[in-house]
Amino acid sequence: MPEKNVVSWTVMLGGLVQDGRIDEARALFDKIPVKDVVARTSMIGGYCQVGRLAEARELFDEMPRRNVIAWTTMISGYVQNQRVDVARKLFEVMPEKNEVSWTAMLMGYTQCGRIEEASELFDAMPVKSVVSCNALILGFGQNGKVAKARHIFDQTREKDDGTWSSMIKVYERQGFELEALGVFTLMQSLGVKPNFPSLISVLSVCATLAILDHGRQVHAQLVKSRFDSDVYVASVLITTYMKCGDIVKAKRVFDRFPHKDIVMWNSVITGYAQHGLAEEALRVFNDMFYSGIPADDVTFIGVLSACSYTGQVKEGLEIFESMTSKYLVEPRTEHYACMVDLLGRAGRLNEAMDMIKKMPGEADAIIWGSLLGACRKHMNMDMAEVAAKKLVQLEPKNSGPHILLSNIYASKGRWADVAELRKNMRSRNMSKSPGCSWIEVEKKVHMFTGGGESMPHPEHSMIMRMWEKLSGLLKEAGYCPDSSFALHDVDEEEKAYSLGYHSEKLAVAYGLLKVPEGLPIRVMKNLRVCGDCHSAIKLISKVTGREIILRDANRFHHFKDGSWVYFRIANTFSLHFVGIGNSLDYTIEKYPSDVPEAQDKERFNWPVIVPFRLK
DNA sequence: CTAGGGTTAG
Repeated sequence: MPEKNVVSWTVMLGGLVQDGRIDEARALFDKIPVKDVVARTSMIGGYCQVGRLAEARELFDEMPRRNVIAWTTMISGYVQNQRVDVARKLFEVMPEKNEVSWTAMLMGYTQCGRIEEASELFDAMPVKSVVSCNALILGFGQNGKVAKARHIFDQTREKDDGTWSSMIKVYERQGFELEALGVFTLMQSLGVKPNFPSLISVLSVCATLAILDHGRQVHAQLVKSRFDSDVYVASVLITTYMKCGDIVKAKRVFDRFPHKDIVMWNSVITGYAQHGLAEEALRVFNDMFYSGIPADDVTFIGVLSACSYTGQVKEGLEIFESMTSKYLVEPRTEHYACMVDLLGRAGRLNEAMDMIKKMPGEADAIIWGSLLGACRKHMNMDMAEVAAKKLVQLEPKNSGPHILLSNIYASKGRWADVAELRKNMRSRNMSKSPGCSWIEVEKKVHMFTGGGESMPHPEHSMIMRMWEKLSGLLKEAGYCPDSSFALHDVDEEEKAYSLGYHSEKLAVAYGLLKVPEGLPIRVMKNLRVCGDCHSAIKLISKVTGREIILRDANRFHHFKDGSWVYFRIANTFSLHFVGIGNSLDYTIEKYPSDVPEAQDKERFNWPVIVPFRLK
């Protein structure tokens, strides 16, 4: 039997490291008679992976000889454990750097949100590899700088599949679904085969757009090609089905998957939460506990928001408390946001305010926005004023809070304040994105805007007759339009039209005309549904006996039960899955080719709202 | 045989 050489030792070492059996790896490492650079580097990498940086560094310092890879491994180890500044110190003193070292350092900055430094580092790179470009694209994207990411993408001459999937992902993550599909299409028209990450992103787009049928087809193809046994794919599939309203299928994908990871559990819990199914969410949360997978911060966002939606204050408070005591998860801003929402919705406004005061760190716009919503619901003008002022400060470009604050002042007769605020708004040239709703009928997407006079739907008069009929029925059922504007975020444009013409009502009326009896009417809205429409639609589902599912910018509203959809529309996207052999055709009407930076943060901000147009 | 890109989130 020939004596083992250092290479075969190292192969075994690598196996142990990959499985995370770090102490066994070290025992083996100590047995190697002559350790070379590779063996030592492998051991260092192993320690870094499990966060044992001190031991890694000790080995690194003891090395008789170090090559670039050893240096880069150590730097990357610091980066992966959020020790960017330590990494930078090493980076500065390393004798020789290659593209990988630069990229590792670059990612260190992007991952902790220090995008400016990442950008500087990128500019300083002598050779900009494709991977470094890809990393920067993702970095800009993660930090909300979509236009900058696109710029790097355009500048990258030799794009590889990672470049494409990075750009697609950025668009997808930042709410530019159509742009994501556009890049995906462009990629394939240039003959680039979609890789795994890009397929995942596109599937996510299907989820966000709630293109149920298309999502299903992608799923079918994934099953056929046995991609569906992948954990990553499984999570996205669950999310897709959830967002498309097919809760049963989502659960089935979950149940059939043998080795569930944390993200899969979270996907199901979050999905139930988005549907307001707190009981189911809590049951899965419980199952998760007994399965031995420890809950993480994302889990709690799901569980807490589920409690909030159903008003389960007691359960919510208990779970929030258990986060630190039982699960050892430190609550973050997001969790405080859930709690403020939970307490606020239940009318416990003072406790919500206390929560804001006692949280570590500053409350963000989401928190103040949810407190403001609660104040509107429970008619607390004084606290509403405090929240609205904070919001105006935090989001000077958003007109919503300005309008609300102005309404609050008006209701108190403080006209000087109103005038001041209006002047302020005019000088900043603020505009609000108009509301619009979609409904899919016979594979076409029909879009409605609030005051669609300029380009009416071809069946406009029929829709109007339907609406009048509905109005009559509603009146008989005791419905009275809610026109208390004082605490409502009323869009200037929409205010000009009567409440009867809110886009979601038109879409629902159209659905009643077109969707066959027995099938749910699925409507999608780009903004949040207003209180009046909410109660009107609830009543409509009652008097007509139809199931209506409204998905707004925030969540699903099941009237009876179910879920759903929209779509937007003038290019035809052909999603052809090369190698999988399937082609999906989307018809999408009008979307802008360029994305201005200012819109980066708005999730459902459709740059141009086009009234329905017949092709 | 060692270093750089994939899943969930109010």
